[in-house]
Amino acid sequence: MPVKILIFEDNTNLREGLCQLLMLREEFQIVGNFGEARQARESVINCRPDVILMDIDMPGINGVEAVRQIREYDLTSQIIMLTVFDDNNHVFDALMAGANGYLLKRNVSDRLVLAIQEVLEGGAPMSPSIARLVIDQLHVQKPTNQYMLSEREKEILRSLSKGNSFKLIAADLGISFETVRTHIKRIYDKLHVHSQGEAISKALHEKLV
Amino acid sequence: MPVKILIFEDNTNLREGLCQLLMLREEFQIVGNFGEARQARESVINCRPDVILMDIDMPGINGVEAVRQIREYDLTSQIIMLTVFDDNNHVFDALMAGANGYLLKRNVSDRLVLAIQEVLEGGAPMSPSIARLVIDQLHVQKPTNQYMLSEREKEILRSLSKGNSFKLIAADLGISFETVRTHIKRIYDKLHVHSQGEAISKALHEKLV
DNA sequence: TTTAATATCCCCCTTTTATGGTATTGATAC
DNA sequence: GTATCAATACCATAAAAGGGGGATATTAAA
Repeated sequence: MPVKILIFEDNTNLREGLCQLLMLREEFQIVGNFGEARQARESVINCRPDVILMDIDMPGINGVEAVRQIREYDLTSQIIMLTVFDDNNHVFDALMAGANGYLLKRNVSDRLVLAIQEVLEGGAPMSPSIARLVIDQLHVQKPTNQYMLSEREKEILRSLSKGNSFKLIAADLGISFETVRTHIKRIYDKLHVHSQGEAISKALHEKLV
Repeated sequence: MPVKILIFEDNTNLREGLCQLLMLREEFQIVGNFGEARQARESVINCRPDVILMDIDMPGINGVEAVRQIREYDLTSQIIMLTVFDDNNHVFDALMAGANGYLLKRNVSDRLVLAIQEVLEGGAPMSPSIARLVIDQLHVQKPTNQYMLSEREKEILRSLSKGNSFKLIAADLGISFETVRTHIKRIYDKLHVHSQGEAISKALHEKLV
């Protein structure tokens, strides 16, 4: 059974080039190619593609929005973005919208076929610079204990952040209610907050726990 | 100038195999290879490697911890994890600790040299299944609104989740304190919770706001 | 037109938190 | 040996939040 491929790319030359390139391989079947994404919805319903190649910069509906629409009802097709952009926003918007891969056009000629195979095998083909963007995103998190919370305090803040009441925390940890309050007071001091809500918000957003 | 490579891998056969494999290329120079990571700190200081290959599962200090230690003072070397684990925790722990790539051992034979070149060019080489894990992490399920919160309720939950008090929320939205309370009561009903802490926890964890 | 949902406001009362203290113990540091 | 810190515990008071009720106006749907 051939791999059904659907293409959205507004540059006619490139689009036809892609078709030509992929048709060289008999395991691929181009089930549709479009110069804009207005029909993304219907096309996907009709064609039931295995793989979708999606340009980002298209007139009318852009590629990211198209992915968003497609993902509203189709979570199984594999979507690879094909674009010239490698700036943060486009990449993350597209991936968060539900794309499975992200190839820069300068890498298309030598990597597209591999990328299609890879995405079908459960991978996430990306141009190297894109992969680096994504990984660097993970690096920014530094669980620095900048507030100097003790282990016990972190334990209590963790429990608090789950939504537990003072009473429950005390029972969980086998200490008295008053001790929990003492710890909470110190935690608030150290975090420079004055309420449970602020503390939980800070704890979860800054990944303190 | 050759690429200086430092290897941490407790399996002696594999370690020597890696050395042999890499020494076949004259652009690579193995500046050190160790069976455990206790000397990670000093080795990196002494050898100033361009690329570090780091096993995760080692006796004594494990690879993730070693990366953490290395990254405390060396942010320029490129670190590629080499492991048999492809479960979530190991991957994210390692990448958040500061690794730049993550290769499964079953991919080493055919991808290691490429991976080293790629990481030196600013990429982030990953086994396909690892890339997929990372990308899947970004796939934010659209705010399902399974709890049927109204727009106003979401607005109030959003404000509450920032740590704002009822009083502040009321002032912000230009409505009365009592109205805020009414909304909050309905929100708690819909979320099946009974306190601010639970509500904030649920809102932030399930990305309701 | 009636119904349902939403947003707004108020009351009473209870429970939970917040803030300010004080105090004891064990471990660590100087 | 004494200062410091972390963890434990208690008291009193005030503020905030939770739970029950009831009420009105607007809008959209049935």
